[in-house]
Amino acid sequence: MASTASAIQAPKGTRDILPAESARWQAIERIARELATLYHFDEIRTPIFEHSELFHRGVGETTDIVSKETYTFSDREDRSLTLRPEGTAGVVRAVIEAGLLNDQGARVKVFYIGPNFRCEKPQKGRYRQHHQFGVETLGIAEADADVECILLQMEFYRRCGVKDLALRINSLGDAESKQRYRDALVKFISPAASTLSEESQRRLASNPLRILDSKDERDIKAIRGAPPAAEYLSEASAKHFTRARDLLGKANVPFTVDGTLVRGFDYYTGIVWEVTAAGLGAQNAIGGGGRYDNLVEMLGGRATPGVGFGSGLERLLIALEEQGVAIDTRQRPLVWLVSLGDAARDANWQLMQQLRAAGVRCDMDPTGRSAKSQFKLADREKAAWSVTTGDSELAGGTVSLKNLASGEQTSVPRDQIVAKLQSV
RNA sequence: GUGGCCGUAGCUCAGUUGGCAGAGCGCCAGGUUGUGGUCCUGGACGUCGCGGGUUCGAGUCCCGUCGGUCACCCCA
Repeated sequence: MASTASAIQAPKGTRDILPAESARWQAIERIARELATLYHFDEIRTPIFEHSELFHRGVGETTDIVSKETYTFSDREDRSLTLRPEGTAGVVRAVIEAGLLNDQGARVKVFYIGPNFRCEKPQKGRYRQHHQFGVETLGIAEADADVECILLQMEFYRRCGVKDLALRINSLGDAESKQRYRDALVKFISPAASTLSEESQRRLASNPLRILDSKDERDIKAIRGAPPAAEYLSEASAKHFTRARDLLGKANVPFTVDGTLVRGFDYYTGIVWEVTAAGLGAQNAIGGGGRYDNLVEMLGGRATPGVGFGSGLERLLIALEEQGVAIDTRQRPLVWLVSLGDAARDANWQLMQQLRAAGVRCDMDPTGRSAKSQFKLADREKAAWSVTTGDSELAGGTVSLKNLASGEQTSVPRDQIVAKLQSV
């Protein structure tokens, strides 16, 4: 630690995934990939930065995420670029650009796992770089696609072992329904505008629907008795919502309809949903999604409906941790080679190559420490087996194989040890 | 962006009205010329987050700053 230069720290709100935790990440990412593939979604990987315009047009100028939380910078050619704050806009941009929606009736089902960036003040479950697993279905307008996404999402949580989940859904309807409801809401709230919180007074003009899910007492009071969104749904939107609830019921997925659920991004049009989990503190949304039937067109593609969700992986891991859920991070057993003397060390160096070539996970300490120290290391590294070589083994053409859990040690001919360890 | 709490060894933390920098765990070595997870003995490891101020003297008091944490806000 004695260094003259001051140590550089990770940027605020970012975290290193250290060796002790990476197995947990790999485990949930593996579950996500297997499950998405099972539901016939293919992986897509898009850049972590995009032209800033993409998020302004796609996610929306009035959303906090775009208006005050992006990491935006100019490159050497003076183009404005932004680290992606969410996954959907980039995926839709990529799908349009690759022409995957150009055929009539084309559909695309993709999933992604990767980092997003938002310059917020960090707190529990909220980081400046966070990771999401998400899926998008493009080209299917039916509620079946919405419900497929929700089922996949809930099954993901089930397989990871999260408990105490709550699914809430709502529908603000298509663009026309949303506009009608927006007008009605403004009309209802306006007489009491001066009693709203400062933030909501601003939102009354820019994004009045957001006032619905404000936690501010003044806002809650002002919207009491406000007309429900359901009354302003077009016939098509109402039908869509009904079918979605019906399908969820038949799939035995518990949910509640929450008329105050309004999700942040401008591109949402019909159904939106959110899943919360116990153990997360104030940031208790573990994932959310919704339908965005205008986004593809807004981004320059042929008008195509879309639906998807994003799920925060840090929050998932926090919930699992807080709930005391064990994640299966088992690896193949580790073999530790113990060398007593230089000749033995050289022999073990060769043996280690043979074992690795044969698929046996193994390691050794090359620093010439005492047998005791080498066994302590094996113990600390959670090795299952030790293979000891010393003068007597070299003379006899054997190694000493020890089961470190039971302490039992046997002599094995040197030319049989690789095959023997392959079979344990 | 606003506010509360917190930064001392690798980790968890003590440190009294300002007066020699501490404990437990972990780590290294020995006890056992070749055997771990128990035990015993010894040892190493600190810019007290950083910068400034007050003072004879600051881990301790004051100011600033960086970071962590929690909440608001927002969201995964």
